[in-house]
Amino acid sequence: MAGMSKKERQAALLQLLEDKPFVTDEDLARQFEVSVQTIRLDRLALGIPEVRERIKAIAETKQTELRSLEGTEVIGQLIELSLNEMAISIFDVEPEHVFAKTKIARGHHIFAQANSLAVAVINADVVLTRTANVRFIRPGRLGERLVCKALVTSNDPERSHVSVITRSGDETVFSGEFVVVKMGLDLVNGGLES
Amino acid sequence: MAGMSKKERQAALLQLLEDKPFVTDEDLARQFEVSVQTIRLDRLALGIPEVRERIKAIAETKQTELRSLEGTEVIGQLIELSLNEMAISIFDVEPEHVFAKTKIARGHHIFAQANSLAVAVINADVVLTRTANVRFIRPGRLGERLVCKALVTSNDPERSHVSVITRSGDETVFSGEFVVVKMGLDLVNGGLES
DNA sequence: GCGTTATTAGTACCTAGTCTTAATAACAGT
DNA sequence: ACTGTTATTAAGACTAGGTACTAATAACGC
Repeated sequence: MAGMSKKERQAALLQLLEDKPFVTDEDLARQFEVSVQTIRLDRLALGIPEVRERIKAIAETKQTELRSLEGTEVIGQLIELSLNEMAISIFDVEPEHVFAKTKIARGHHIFAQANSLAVAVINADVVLTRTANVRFIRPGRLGERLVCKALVTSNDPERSHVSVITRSGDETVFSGEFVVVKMGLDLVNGGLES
Repeated sequence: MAGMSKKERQAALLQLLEDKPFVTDEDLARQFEVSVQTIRLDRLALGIPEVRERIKAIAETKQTELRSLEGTEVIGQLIELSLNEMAISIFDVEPEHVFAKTKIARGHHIFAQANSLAVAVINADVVLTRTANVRFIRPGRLGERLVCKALVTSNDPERSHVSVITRSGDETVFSGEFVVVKMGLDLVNGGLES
């Protein structure tokens, strides 16, 4: 690690901390074979906070991510909703959604956007997916903004049919037909498991 | 917050730190109207580490979660794999997978287990889901261990059909038919977007 | 050789603790 | 009322991993 210019070192520092944010200045100083103070000047110049702040930031995003990716009712951002009629959501394909090799979005994320929208568009206490008939028409790619539209095609008191299409620009990425069922909260915990 | 016995305070402390792990001893002392030292004795007695350790622990689990939930090829744990023939994975339904109201697993998690297994069982560089025909037979519930079996029913050089069934104990939770396509890495970035 | 930039060193201070010892305070038992 | 036990508070010395600032060198360009 010796024999690096300031620029090289700072570039390497940025990259290293990107995926190893837990190392202290002392560790870094040893790795780059410079003094602790030099590392601190580098961090100052690059606007990189101290270890404990870096760790805290990660822990904080985890908290919000758990509530926004797993915890919310809709995967993606809900843009329009007219209950029992139609709904639109957008979903930005980010690095964590794609295969590393191909930068193609894993199918279940695209399904998740469509499925959660099909469930959200129906107005009832508890809505569950019964069947889904889906087609991945062309891959979703890293960086794309996927726009998902759900249209309710039939709606009786027990079940609804929802037609979903996901597009990137004017190209269709995904289409699906969902059948969802509605239940009262009372029914949910009764009957099926004895 | 005043007028609490030691036991009450310690119980409240455990609960409070459960969902607010970021508060310092000083904050806690103010909230419970006791001295900082008392809080420290409490933490010592309860085996609760200091703030910075708590934060670090959260940040660390986030790192591994990103790699195990989003980053791996299979959602759930792969327990058997015979390429182009069959595969089995298990998936434990945990609090983050269910609707808060009903404790029923969100459909897309069950789909994700099945979809990723259908893709993993096929032996090719790049495998993408083309169509899926799925049925959510009964809800998956918090705490259940879902066992997913994928069977390859046909397998030509371009596409494969995979039949997937997910069970909890001896009850069928989900079934699906997946058509997946195989591609060379060269084909992936050519043709479709121009 | 001189000026500029880069690096190193040292000091005082901060937060959020640790660990230890010691002094009170509160309560019960007899 | 006195004693013993438990609970609480306080004080002191030390730690990690820093910030902010000042000052002294070292290295490089020309």
